[in-house]
Amino acid sequence: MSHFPKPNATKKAKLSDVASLANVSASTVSRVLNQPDIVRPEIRERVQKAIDMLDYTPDRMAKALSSGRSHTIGTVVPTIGGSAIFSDGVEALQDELETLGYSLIVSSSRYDIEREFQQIKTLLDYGAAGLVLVGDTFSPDALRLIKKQGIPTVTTYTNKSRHGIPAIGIDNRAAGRELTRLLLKLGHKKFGIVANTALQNDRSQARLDGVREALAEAGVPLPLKNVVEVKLPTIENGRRGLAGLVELQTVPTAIVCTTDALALGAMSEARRKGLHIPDDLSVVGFDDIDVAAESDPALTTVKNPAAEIGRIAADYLNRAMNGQPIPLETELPASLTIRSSTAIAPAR
Amino acid sequence: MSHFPKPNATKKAKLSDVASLANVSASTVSRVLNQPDIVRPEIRERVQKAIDMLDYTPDRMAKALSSGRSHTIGTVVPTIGGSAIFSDGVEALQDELETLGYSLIVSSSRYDIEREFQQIKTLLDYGAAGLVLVGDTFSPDALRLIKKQGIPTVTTYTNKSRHGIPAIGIDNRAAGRELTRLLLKLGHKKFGIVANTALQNDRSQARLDGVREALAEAGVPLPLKNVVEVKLPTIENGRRGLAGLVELQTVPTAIVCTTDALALGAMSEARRKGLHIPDDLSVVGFDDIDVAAESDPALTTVKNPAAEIGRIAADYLNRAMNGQPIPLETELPASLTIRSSTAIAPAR
DNA sequence: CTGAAAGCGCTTACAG
DNA sequence: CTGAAAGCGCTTACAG
Repeated sequence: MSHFPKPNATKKAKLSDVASLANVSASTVSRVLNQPDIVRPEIRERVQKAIDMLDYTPDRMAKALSSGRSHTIGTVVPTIGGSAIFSDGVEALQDELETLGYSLIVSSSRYDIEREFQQIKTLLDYGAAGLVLVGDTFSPDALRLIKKQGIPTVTTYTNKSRHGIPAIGIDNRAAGRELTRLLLKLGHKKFGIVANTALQNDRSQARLDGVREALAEAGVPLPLKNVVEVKLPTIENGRRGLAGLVELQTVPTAIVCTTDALALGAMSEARRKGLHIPDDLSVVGFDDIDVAAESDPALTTVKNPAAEIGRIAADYLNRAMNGQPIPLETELPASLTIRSSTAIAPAR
Repeated sequence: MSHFPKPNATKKAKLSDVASLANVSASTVSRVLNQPDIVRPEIRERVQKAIDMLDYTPDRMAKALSSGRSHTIGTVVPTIGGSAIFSDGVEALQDELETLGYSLIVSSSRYDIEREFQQIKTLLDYGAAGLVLVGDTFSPDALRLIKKQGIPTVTTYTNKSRHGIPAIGIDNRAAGRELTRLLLKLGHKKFGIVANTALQNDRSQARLDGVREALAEAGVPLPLKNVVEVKLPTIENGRRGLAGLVELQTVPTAIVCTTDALALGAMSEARRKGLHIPDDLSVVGFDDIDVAAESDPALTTVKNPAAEIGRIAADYLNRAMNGQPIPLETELPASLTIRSSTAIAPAR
């Protein structure tokens, strides 16, 4: 058994300790910390020495409280774990924020808008100086709160700004079109879709819309039954989705899944059912998570540049917090990544 | 272009606003917030009404500063993104902390001990009330800092407590032995290892030790050349590792990779080289990340219960912060998960 | 260029 | 059961 705090715990040195050791006022210590040029070199060095001796580091909390500006940023993503793309974005976001001098509080809403609102509220209570969200669909309460506090906020994985919140991401709809056109070009006419749109997921909805658009353009019908809507973009749901599609009267030859995880599940289930990919069935996903290239066959998908999105989000927030304007919509290229899970449609 | 703060931004209500609206002192408002039973029902309701009207939520920062106890926890993991197991642990950790009333600041050290130390320092400056780390190898500076501040700290993904820091995880060494014994039982005698131990990764080192132990037990030699050490546990390094092992004079029939990502890369590369898994080559990994079950063939591995680790870490921290003792070593079961990437060794 | 004083938004003994 | 006052560890006008 272990106990805290340890008996040998020492209290941290504080600014006033440095001040007395250096024989200066607190104000002066604060200055050498924040605007060293302003203080006489001689004194500056003396204070610096005291800082080093005491191993002093300022309490960011007190600093934030008194200065009115904190250096913590909050983010709410649908999920942090699993095989979703967001963890890559969070990693890049944290990384970039760290170099800019910010810390990141993360929370995952589990694709729940209400929960997202609660988490935003908590982040604000924690004094977050900026917010990084996902998508363009928010609870009215959340929007009101954000507007009310006027805290710098950006949203990610979408290029559409719906509420004045700057957006950074790919054009999901265009990506859906592109992937579909590829399949059409390969001769596919019977499509099946597995889409995690049941929980009003705006990114997947846009992707689905893009698919529909491209199909309509080409005059290829998409019966209602051929679209399986699921809640969460899990591998398991990909399995289930495919299982359903394969039992249709006319079995699709092309399966579009709105995330890679769904596609991996769909491929796995297809294999289990004795279907050969891509000869019997072409499968595509979205995002290009890092395992997408390693499945067998390797998955054809559209790359969602999560790391870049994370970095840009950090930079925009930093700029906004310095009073600089930032673009309302930043569209990143979504590169079509053709691998081995797609092929010419099988002869009927 | 977008600007912050919005012109219509309103300042948050504060405790004193509630106090004047309810015609009571600040102390009283504070009490209805923190120990409602102590205050007369009549007044309590009046204050509550004022709180609701103003939509007041206390500033956690000020609260932390004045009370001396914060509700933010910090974690440093080797990586948040990619196909590592940690994001699942972070998700569960955050989840559980949220229900306990804590927020989580995360940072990723990129498997760099020095960077980890800096991040711990930052977390402490941010007033973290507790720390969740990974592994049992820390920089001396980090250890000194943790001891000095006496802040509740737990470490994860290992069952060994090396510095008095409570550990929660599987017995990686035993897991390595178990996986190896499985392969030995299948008749394998020529082993190849891909281990991310180049960066003094204690978990993978323990796994490797376990492999060595089981082989020694069985009298099966493991030539130096048959162990490829890599830095990061990436899919790409798995590829490279396998490429090297396949060029040995006597090609191994069993490949042990110290993480699933490495194993996925190894399998992918083996396929590319025309080797059939598991007929020509058995491959195993560690962790059982969620895509491990979906690769073709599905990966034989050992489950690392990341979500449970995260939850327990949260609970232990919570207990420690309430002055309760917590176990120094908590070993979680690492269940062997046999799938299709392993088979009887091919006849020589 | 430096210091004394007030203040950030809370909590917490201490009186009453 | 309630309030006035001091304090948490900083920053920031304001004097000097």
